[in-house]
Amino acid sequence: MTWAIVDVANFYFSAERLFDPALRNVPVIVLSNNDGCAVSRSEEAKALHVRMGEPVFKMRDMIRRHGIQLRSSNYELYADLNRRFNAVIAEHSDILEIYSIDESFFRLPPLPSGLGDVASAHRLRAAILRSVGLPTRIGLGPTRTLSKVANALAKATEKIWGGVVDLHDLALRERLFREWPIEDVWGVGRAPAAKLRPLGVRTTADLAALPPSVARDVGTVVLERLVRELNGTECDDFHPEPEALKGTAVTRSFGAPVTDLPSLQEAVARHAWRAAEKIRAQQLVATRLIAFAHGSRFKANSPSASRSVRLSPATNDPRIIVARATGMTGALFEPGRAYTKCGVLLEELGPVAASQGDLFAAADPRASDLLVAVDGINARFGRGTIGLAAQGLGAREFDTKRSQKSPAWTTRLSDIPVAR
DNA sequence: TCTGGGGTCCTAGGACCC
DNA sequence: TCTGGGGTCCTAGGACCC
Repeated sequence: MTWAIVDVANFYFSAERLFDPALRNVPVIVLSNNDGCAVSRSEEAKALHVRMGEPVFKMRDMIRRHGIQLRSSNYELYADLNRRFNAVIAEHSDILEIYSIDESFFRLPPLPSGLGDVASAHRLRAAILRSVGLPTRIGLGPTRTLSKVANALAKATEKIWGGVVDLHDLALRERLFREWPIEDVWGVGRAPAAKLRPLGVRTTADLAALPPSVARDVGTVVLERLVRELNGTECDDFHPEPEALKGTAVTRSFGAPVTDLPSLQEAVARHAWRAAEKIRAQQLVATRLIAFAHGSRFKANSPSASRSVRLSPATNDPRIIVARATGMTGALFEPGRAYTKCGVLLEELGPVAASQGDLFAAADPRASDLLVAVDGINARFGRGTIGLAAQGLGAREFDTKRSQKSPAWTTRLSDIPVAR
């Protein structure tokens, strides 16, 4: 089996640069939600040692000194480009699994021309660059984990090998693994790394040489599988069809701290509405609802509280979900404290078709018609056209900041670029 | 002053059962 | 003084990913 994974280089930045020539060859940082941290950087920004996840307020000086360009995240644009590059991969593969916003696993079918996997991978990179405009790297290997490591190696060796690495060859694997630290292996985070180091396991070669039972004792079954996969034994398969969603969350940091209950409830109501909308789009109902609010996690004695409730019968009706969520917010709120973030989680999701009704109360047959109409209106005229009074109206001070957002170049008629 | 959001999976430990 | 054995299920919390 040949596993392949392609990832887009500096995806958010590359997407921003695509329609904005001013971002070429200059340092650029794309910011997280609420314009908080660096989440994507141009090569020029990396050269200035802008670190991933670094908060903007700590870089103000550097940003001014080097004239670093800033952009807010533009998820509409990234989602559309994701759709486009996956369409190109689909033309070059027989199985495709979208793994994240900027990565997809796929399988390369044999080419009639007799070209090898590596040559096919180079062709795919060229095709994505030509038709979508995004630079990519591709990793190949006999297991999912090995292709992922190959992809990381392709990134590190791009100047030498041109952005494609194939780890099928055992000798090559042994050579490269001796130089590759375990922290850079997919699935090895800080905790397992800290436990492995005292055992003398520092490189990927050391990790691969670990008996699987030891890996399990040191970590969990996850680490054991990882070790087996590093040695070429598949422990996971393709998931071409997305699995059903198990839970969903809508959470946001505030643009400005919230100290009063009505504002907090309004924010929670907006998130609850959106969460219900998300599960309706997938024909799901929720059995568990959680609402939370907390203050800055960088300050001592910040407030932090959550409440959860069982929804019976399971539902996706925003009238129920918003009412319960705002009710719980009233219960968790502490007067006189500053909240910086709140959110709503819907869990234990199941298909509408299989959900059980209430034994003692007949469901209102008009409810589903109402929600179909509401979703139709919002789909046609834009999210938030119609909602509940509890959500409040218009923009608020606590809304998430997105001060440097680029236009919806590819998904809104009024924003389409004009060529002269 | 200012620090993202949304997922999945696993384990430990408690509650409960016979 | 001395108090069994073997399960399942649920939840909270932690770890990982992008």
